[in-house]
Amino acid sequence: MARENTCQFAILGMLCREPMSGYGLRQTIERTVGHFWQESYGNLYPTLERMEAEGLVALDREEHSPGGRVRKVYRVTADGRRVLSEWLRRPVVPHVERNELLLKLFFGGRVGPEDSLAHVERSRAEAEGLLATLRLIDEDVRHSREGHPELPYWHLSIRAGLLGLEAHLRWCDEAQETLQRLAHTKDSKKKKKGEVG
Amino acid sequence: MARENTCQFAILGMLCREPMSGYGLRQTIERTVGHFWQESYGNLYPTLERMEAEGLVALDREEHSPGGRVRKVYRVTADGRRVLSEWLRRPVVPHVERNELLLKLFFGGRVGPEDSLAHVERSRAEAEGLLATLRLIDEDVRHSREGHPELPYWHLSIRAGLLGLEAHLRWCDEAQETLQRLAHTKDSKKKKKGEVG
DNA sequence: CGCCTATATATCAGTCTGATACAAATGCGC
DNA sequence: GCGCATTTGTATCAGACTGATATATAGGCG
Repeated sequence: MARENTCQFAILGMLCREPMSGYGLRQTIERTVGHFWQESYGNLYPTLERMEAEGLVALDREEHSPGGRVRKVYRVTADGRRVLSEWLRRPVVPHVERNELLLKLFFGGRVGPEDSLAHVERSRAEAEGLLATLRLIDEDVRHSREGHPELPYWHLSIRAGLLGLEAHLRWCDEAQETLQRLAHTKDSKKKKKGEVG
Repeated sequence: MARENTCQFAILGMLCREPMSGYGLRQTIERTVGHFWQESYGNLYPTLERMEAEGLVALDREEHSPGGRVRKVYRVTADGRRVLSEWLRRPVVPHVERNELLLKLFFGGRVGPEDSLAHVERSRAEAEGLLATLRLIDEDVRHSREGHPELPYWHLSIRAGLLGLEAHLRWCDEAQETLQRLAHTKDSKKKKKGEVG
């Protein structure tokens, strides 16, 4: 077997909160765990179909509008809850995540420090944006869900995001310094060459 | 178009250092950028075949041993170098990386703090192992490749790994504390219930 | 001589993304 | 009340990528 379909567990977890459509699942996942987990429709719809066939979820209700449009709302079954609990207890299989930024920097010597510097600067801007968003979410969840028994669990993922982004920004500082020094050295060489030649 | 084949750029970058076989590419990628980039054979071999057809790489030499065994050594072409440079200058497309640990913690309320605590402890042990390895690699590269013009670029990715892992360990501290408090609260409740009921 | 490990190529089922297509409901300005 | 943009909603596809598996030789060691 290759890796297991993880989408199904995200679905089960979200359906345990309340019944939803495929579209609603995508929305909820984006809004709650979007900073570390996302699902595409091309993954959700086929997975929901398979899960229904396997009895992990069931059609809660199917709404037909006059025009013939369908809206399928799913709920989790007892089997689904069991499968979710089993997965939640199973150890996480570690795997190396691909980092395109670092790969481009690793080969950075082939194009010069200015290009690498631009990559780092864009990454820094992106991280700063995410950090601001996450801080807002943090505040929001803290107040709107005050006293909710699952709040400490939700807060863990936000803290992971905050600490990770802060570390990334510190790395950006270092990297920018290194690359600026490289760019400067290169310029000096050019100048010297020009003066002597 | 879906996402572009990134494997080809890793291949091009590595072949710029020296001609290699598919097997050698896998080895080199693992040893040099393995902490943030990996390639599987199922990805490498078909990609190499396509790249040869497109003229990005060429067969440097093909070694036939008496038994009929083949060893295909590829080198990068001028076209390949151009394609690599273009990619290196193109901005990185940001994307959310899936984090299975955080997803399990997010739904942690469904199974109790002990299970979540076990996940964090395993993750911490893994991170400590990686950190130790990365520190060794750091030392090794620093000495064995002293003065190499591309050393600063290589060092950037190692620093990213070190800072990221250190941040992760700090998060583990926080998370363990939170979860231990939750487990303790639950125990107190149980005790009280037992005493009263 | 057998056994293990490293070298080496190749294929496949299944996961997942990003794009695209289609269509109805809803809100909004004018 | 009309046109238009956005939101809600389901569905499919090519292509990327993983992890497993199959196959086979070379070299080292006891």
